Amino acid sequence: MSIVSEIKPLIVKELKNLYGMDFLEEDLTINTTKPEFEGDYTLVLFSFVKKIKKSPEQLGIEMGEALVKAHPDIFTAFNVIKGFLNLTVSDTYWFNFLQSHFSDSRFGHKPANGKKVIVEYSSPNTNKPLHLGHLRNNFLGWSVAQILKACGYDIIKSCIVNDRGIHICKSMIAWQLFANGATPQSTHTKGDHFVGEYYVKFNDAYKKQVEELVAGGMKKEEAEKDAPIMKRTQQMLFDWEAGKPEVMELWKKMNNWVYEGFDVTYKRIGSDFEKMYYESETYLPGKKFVDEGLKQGVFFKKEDGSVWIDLTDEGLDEKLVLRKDGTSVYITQDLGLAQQKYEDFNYDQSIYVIADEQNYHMKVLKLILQKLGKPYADGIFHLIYGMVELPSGRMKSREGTVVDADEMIEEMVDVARKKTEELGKVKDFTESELKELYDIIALGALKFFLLRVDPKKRMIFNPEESIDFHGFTGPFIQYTHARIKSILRKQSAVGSRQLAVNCLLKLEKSLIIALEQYPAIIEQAVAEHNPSVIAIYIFNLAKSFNTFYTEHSVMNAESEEKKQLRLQLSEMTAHVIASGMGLLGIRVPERM
RNA sequence: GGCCCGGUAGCUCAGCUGAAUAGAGCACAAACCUUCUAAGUUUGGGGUCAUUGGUUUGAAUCCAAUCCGGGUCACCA
Repeated sequence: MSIVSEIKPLIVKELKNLYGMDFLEEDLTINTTKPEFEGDYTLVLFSFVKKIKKSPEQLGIEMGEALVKAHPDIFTAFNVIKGFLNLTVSDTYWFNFLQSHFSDSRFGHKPANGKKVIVEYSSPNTNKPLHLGHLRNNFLGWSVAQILKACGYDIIKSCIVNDRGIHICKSMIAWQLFANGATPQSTHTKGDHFVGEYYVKFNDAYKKQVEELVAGGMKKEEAEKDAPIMKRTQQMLFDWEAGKPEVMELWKKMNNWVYEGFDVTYKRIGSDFEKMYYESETYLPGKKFVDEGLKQGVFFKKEDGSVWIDLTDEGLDEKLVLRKDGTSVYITQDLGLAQQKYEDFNYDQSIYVIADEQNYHMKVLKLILQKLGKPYADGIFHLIYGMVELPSGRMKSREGTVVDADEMIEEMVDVARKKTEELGKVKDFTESELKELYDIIALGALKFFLLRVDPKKRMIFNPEESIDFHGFTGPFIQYTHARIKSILRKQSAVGSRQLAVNCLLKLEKSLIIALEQYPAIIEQAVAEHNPSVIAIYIFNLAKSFNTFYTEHSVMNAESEEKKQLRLQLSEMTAHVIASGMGLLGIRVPERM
């Protein structure tokens, strides 16, 4: 139990004792005391003033005296400034806390709670390689899954691969037209990049044809439909749906190239999935919903045979769920997939990591399932994240103006190597140890960069400014961890006996206070589905340790007792850093 | 146009379930390595919290309106 949740009932009880009034724990505002004031935690008094009819000062003094008297094991002192009651928590309390947790590498984790959550993330298209936006999605999804796991949830990570459709056919047509039988092997190109090149080639050719038609006097809209390459693509989609063997063969061949490429990238960034869904297998079953919805009267059929749902009561529009030709649309597929997932896993909650451009779509999806009375509908949660943009605007695969994921990672590895070589601290590392270290640092920097901001906010990435290794960054925290490990290596075992140290120094105490908050931070991150909460916390913890580190020596402490205390502090800080970074999918090195 | 999201230091962002003088990082200026890793630490300048009004003992935070930016409202996915 955290100190704050331990203190709250005590305060409620004292308020009752002193004034005979009942307050709820939720009504209490308790913050860490600002550094410029004396104390550890602060109770804000204003909210009681009205009911109790005493001045904040008097109220604070009475409460302070009562709390210190009733709980001398927790509170040792207090002061009241304006409407704030600053409470000093006893050093003994902090010693006991440190004592019982410093060696626990799973501090802050919770036991299994029996709830099952499926987290869908990544969800790539098989016509182009992953870019920076996909990385944000992948890191977010993986991290949220990991954070939920730490809180005791049973997690299934899933991925829906958009492996069919007109966009896939575009790459296929372009390959037929321009490749002359070239393959990833023959061109020594990573499979996903290879296919992505043809997607760009398609769009170049298409654009050119449209321009020519427009120059010949055709209207733009018409030209876009009439361009020969587009007509061929539509024919191919039709052939694909009919299962034409040579089209299916090409489709499989090119998708496999892409999967080979994706596998390499996923492995590199640490994305993994318990369950893969493929749109080519799930795009049809959604149609069952249409009959069901019609029978229930949730859907209605228009004269042309198309099927709709009326959401005007909810402030939305009418939404199409089945085309007049009987083929399914995007939302139909998603209805089918939601059902499929529930049948497969019987989940309590289903999280979708999808960019904010699909907010409306996800709202509609959930609403339809609710109207259909599906038991799993309320458990659907859209984890919204903002798009990653360039200073010049949105990234567009079609136009090739994207920051490629693989290239980005390679650049970060390069920077990591250069910086490491400049500093020359790991000259005794083997080649493979160095390679691993560069990977740890490069991906640490990249993941931290993308996870440290609130997922909901869109972010602008400037490729000209490479990601920093100083300040609020992954490497800064990794470095702090390596420093601590360097100290701990000098000591065979950290003693765990009760220490007779009589007082905590300011920097020691603020470190302990920070460590104590870790479990509450994880809870907050879960509640908000927000890894940036962890990133910010771990950064502040690392900063706090660094300040402590420069001010006080561990190995040459004033006394043996102090040395042991600081070793425990160091060990616990290392554990929390490693644990918190682990929740972000970031590894921490022993040395760097 | 309807709906949704955002606007905080030169830049990137915290703070947004109201609470003490609005915080970090980067950049800029300076100081600190015979002492546990200087990828570090310390100090400094830098703000009309988009604007206006309202609620409140108290507003960056809540409410309303306005301005600016983005998304979405497809028989695309």
